[in-house]
Amino acid sequence: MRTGKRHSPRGRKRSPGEPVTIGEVARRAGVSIATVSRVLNNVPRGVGPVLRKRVLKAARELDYHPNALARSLHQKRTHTLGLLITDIANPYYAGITRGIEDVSRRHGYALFICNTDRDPATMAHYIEVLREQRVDGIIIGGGGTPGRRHFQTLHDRGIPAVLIGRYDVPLPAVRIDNLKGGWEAATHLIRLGHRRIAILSGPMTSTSIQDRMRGYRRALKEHGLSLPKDWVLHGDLRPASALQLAERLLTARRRPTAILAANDQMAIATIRAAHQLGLRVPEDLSVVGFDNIELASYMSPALTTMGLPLYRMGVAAAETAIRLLAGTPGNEEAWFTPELIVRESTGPPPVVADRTIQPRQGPGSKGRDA
Amino acid sequence: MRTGKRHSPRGRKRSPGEPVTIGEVARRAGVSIATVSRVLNNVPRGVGPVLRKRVLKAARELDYHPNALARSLHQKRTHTLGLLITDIANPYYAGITRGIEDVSRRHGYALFICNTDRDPATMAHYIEVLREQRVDGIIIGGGGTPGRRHFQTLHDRGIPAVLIGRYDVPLPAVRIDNLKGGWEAATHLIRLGHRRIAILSGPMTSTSIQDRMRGYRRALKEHGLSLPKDWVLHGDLRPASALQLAERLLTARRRPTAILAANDQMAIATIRAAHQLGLRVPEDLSVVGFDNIELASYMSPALTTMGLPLYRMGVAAAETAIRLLAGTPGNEEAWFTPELIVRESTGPPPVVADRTIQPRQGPGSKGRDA
DNA sequence: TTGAAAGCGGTACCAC
DNA sequence: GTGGTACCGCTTTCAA
Repeated sequence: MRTGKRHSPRGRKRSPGEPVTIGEVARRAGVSIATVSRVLNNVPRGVGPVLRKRVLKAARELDYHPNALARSLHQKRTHTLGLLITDIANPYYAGITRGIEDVSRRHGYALFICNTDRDPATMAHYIEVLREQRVDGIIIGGGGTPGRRHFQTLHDRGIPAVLIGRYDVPLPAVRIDNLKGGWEAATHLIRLGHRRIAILSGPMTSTSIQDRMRGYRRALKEHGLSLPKDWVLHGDLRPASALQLAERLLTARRRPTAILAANDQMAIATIRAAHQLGLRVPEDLSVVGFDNIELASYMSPALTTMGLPLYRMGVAAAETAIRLLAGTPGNEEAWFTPELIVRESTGPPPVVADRTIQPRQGPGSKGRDA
Repeated sequence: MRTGKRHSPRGRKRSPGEPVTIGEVARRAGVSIATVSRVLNNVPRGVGPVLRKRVLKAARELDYHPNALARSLHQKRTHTLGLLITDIANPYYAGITRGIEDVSRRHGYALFICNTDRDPATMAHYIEVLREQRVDGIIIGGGGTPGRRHFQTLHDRGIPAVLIGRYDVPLPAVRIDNLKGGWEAATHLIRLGHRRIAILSGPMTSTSIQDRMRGYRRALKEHGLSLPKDWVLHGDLRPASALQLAERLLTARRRPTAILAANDQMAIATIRAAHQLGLRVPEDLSVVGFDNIELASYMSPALTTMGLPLYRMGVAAAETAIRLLAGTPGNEEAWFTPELIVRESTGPPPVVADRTIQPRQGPGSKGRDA
């Protein structure tokens, strides 16, 4: 069987829009394609200095950018990592992403960030896309479960993937001791003297939220405090939902003196709700958040919160992923423990019994009798 | 010249880690590769119903995911957009990114987000990466100029690229009337009666910041207000820098009664600085921000700011990019005008003359004599 | 309707 | 040290 004569396969003319190919560089430098490849990839013991220089010159002149697709196709590696985040507006991911990014770059990986907006369908979509793009590894930054099947496949197929926070799928994970975090947050309030503590929680589909809840509950129970059903409300971790929920909590007949929020964004909105109702924080109401996002310390009052080393968590996730890729065995589970950061949004409960607050009142009625 | 006999080129056995290829699907379905391709791509007038079914079944059973690299290599299109953002922690980009993402997905494009952290070198790096990955288009979300050369190349090479906000490179752009925005922000303060207005600005390398500055200055000038040199300070748009700068402003001998911040994050930090010094906002100090980030309305006091339709800006950017790709001629310049959103951080200036504030004092000395 | 095979732009093995 | 070329996985003519 004969291959038909090829008509100048590599070096044919380029219509202006088309990217330059290695063949054109070769032709311009008057060397073979193989030589160009060797020069550009710095193959050890490669090419003589004369040709090398010619190649470099030609590449520069043509502004040659190698086609990563072609290279990856052959090498079966893309030097690319995919990162799935649930909500790009949540500063939680900003810190994590920075950590991942720094490590990735240092190891020569590009990072493909995908924002799923907490929509399982979108998440499923992006997992497919990432697989088809043949990213070398996938980091799953958070919640949203698109039919566990998608994760299962990653696992079965041996596609390196690491989770952050969640651990509801059998994949390597960066773990957060949310149980302890929740416990500490609640205990902090209890120690301050609070006995009427409500919870502004998040979606219970998230293992992180589940654990925080369990931590809260455990602490409450340890001190014999009850938790009425209507003092547990679930938002979506974004501030808008918390504003409404907090208002409901604060205008109820029996009003809590403290609120545990599932994250900082919700805590901030809770404080806003309190202010709108004429309640002062922390004098009338204590609030503690979770995550310690950047803006937490710039609020007034500055937010008391359970701090998470977001950047370092990102670093750990990326390192785990890269270790997985390299096949280097190592600890597949990094643990991080939230740390209580006491600022200004918590204090002792008000001494005087409360009075019911009317929704949306001005600062005139502070809800205190004295 | 003879090509050596190929040894079962397509359907050879797969080591478990390797992704399934089209050849394996073909073999399992007992059809040719071409047929599989046709079925999977829904080629009109393609394949008979019997084979079609067989192919689909085989693909499903093998959990086949086509190799996007191979496809793109052939098609010379990746159906992928690249997005460069300057600071993933800046909520400004959250809104924009959502808009871009929604439009992209709707048009079948995957989005490759890259965070440059305002580092020109990183930006340059990512532009290269994006080019090598052969993304179909690039959206440049903000500042940072890695030697204009990189942009120039995009332009010269005809690589579809669109800018958001900035316009210092000859590329299609989503434009923001920052000049007018700055003017309105300043005018708002002037109308309230302020005559001592300071500016907490950002990096002057950004055209957006430049224009906002010009707008401020113009308004001040129109009302015959002077702007002492030491009342113009430059931060990096992140809150940490603003905290320091604001403190310097507020502890100077002659203290402004209002501050124009270059963005909301800096405005928030400015308010924090004021509170730390025992100044009340807006009674002692008015602050106006820029961007209207999500949390702006949850602050206490809620932030008065120049609102930008971030989501719609993202939509416009993505649509422009996609239009460019399709070759559909259309308006290459969408304009957006910031809109004054008056909330609680601005009010009339204090009536009584100020007294110098000592740095870091408690709330005891309010800086008012009466 | 179906299959064979020529590339897409690289890499890396094999000769010389 | 240098060049020739098979091959990566897919799409898309071209023939049958």
